[in-house]
Amino acid sequence: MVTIKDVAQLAGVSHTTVSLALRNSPSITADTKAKVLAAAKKLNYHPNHLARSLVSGKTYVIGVVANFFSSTFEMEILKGIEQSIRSMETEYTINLFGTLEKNDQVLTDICLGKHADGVILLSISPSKEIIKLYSDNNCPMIVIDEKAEGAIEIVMDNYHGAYMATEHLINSGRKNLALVIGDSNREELGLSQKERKEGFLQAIKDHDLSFNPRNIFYIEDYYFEEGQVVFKRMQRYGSDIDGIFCAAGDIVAAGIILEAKTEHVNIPRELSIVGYDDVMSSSLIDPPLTSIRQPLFQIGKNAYARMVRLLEGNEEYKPNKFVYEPQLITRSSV
Amino acid sequence: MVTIKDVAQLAGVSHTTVSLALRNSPSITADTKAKVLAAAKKLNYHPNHLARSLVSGKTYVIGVVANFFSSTFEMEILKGIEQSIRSMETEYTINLFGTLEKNDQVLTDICLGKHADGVILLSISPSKEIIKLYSDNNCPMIVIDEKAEGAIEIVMDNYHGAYMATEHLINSGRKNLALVIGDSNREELGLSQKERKEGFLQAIKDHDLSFNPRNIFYIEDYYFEEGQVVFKRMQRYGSDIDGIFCAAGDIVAAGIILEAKTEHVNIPRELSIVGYDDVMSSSLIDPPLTSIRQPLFQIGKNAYARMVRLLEGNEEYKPNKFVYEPQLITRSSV
DNA sequence: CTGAAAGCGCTTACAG
DNA sequence: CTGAAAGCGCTTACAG
Repeated sequence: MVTIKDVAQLAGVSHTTVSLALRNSPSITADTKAKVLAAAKKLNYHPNHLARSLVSGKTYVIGVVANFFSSTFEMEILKGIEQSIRSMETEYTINLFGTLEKNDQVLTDICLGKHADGVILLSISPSKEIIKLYSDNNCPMIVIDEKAEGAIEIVMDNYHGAYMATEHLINSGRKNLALVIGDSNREELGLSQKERKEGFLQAIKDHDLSFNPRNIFYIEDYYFEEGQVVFKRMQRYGSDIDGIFCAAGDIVAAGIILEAKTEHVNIPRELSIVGYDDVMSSSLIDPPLTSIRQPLFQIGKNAYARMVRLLEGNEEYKPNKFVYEPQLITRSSV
Repeated sequence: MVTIKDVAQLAGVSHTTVSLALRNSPSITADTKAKVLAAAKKLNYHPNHLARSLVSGKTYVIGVVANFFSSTFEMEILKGIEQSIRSMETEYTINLFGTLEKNDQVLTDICLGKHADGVILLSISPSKEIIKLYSDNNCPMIVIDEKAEGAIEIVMDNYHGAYMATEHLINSGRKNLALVIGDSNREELGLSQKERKEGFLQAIKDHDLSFNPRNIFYIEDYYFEEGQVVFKRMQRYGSDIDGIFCAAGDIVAAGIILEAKTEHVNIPRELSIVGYDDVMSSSLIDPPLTSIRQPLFQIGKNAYARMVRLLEGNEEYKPNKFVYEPQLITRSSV
């Protein structure tokens, strides 16, 4: 392993000078710099970032933390983040942390263990203590899709999205709606699922329709296959469903559609469905799925760019909240 | 920031003892250990991983490096990796490195700069020098979907997959085939695209068909929209195409199909198409897309598990090559 | 303009 | 069984 000392020796200067020269300090002669650079190149020297980080206190890594990264939601945001990285040419690196439900524990370790300079949370709600911890340690925290008072919150208006979706179903003449919703394995619904449920119920109420609570169906992991299972459950236990709002997203909705087709239920004649997320597949499904578009890519992109500004000191870190508006994309499934 | 010294002070021992106690050294009394642990907990002590890594020489991070992470290919593998992480409960962390074409530079820095203990490359072909560098530094390297003599290579038999796809088109009566292939922005085709091209051409040859080189269409970024563009180009410049092998993958194939539908070209009556990858959307497209399935998820999962074994010393690192076989999934697009 | 010294927070022989 | 010392590779005041 070639260190700064080896470079110093070859260049005939002290290791202090090497360090200064490499960081392009103004107090070093152009001459000496050249010598040092030549020596570094010759030895193929690369600074040990662990040592550098230890003393500087900056790791140059941005932590992206989520319960898991397997769903389209996280992947879309990740793509946005990547796009940002490409266009910014920064020296930050992205570190993925899956919390496996142990949110606070993982978050504490990231901050106190110096794993990252800042974090972007995806659909994770940090506790008050964690938010304080990050704030005390000057570690910026951007929270996407969850509430986090005291941090930077980036949320989508899920209530409104769900309201639009439901109203669209109602306006097309549907009267017996069903709700498909996720997070059945959590203690309580995540923020976005909760808001979608509220928006759904409110729209029904506002239109003077009745709603049978039996028509709520839960899924856990947002898998395609869960949609297929849900459709079967609907046929068995649901009551006269003629419209579905799949708050659990388009992938699950796709599963429902496929199973409906298998069972020869015509969409949208006998059954209408609206999804959520408007992922790429949504327009390819047959019939093309009406959905609520969320600017996930854009959100990821902006979150990363903002984090970099925060870390570079180009923006002051102060808690605030930004709400993105969703958009109804009508296709043929209603 | 609370350090080992603070814990030592509170526990009334030396910081050496704290370090030993925390790492559960057998030479420390249960009594002292308890005292130390209590103090650490009280102070909410978390070891600084930078310091720890600096002296131990282990970073506990696994680098995943790719040109970019935006395509389904990388995402599928990433999902597999994540699945592995969940089931293994290790303390390794995943660091994403996008090389933006500067492969060797990034790879050198990861190794020499101590950014990771081992790397998994996705569709990146490291130079001989890089392979030697990693080997000299005892930094395991697993290369997926590219050749890398001297490292661990995990590849899919793309030649065979392409051959099967093409033969399937031919057997269904298609005579004027087109090839859609990626990487037009690279100096030369990536390994998998190259092999697919060869398999395609060989199948045509073996079946005594002629092939018009005008019927090769290039794309760059594996985007859906490129598929739409390609179809337009085909209509303008292609000659009598009745079958397409889309070596560029299912997402691009989906774009082609959508555009064909827009232009009222019936699939598969007037035009057949076979994709590659068999991503989830493939079965949802209308018509469902015949494709070549690659076990990407499994590959990612195994690669990670193997990397951990390598790093834990449970498997000896020696260059070898593993080939996964693809599988033809027939649906209705042919 | 350059170098000797101290220090970042930890681990690991080595004494005792 | 525990502690003083040296050291990991770097940066950053501080002298000169």
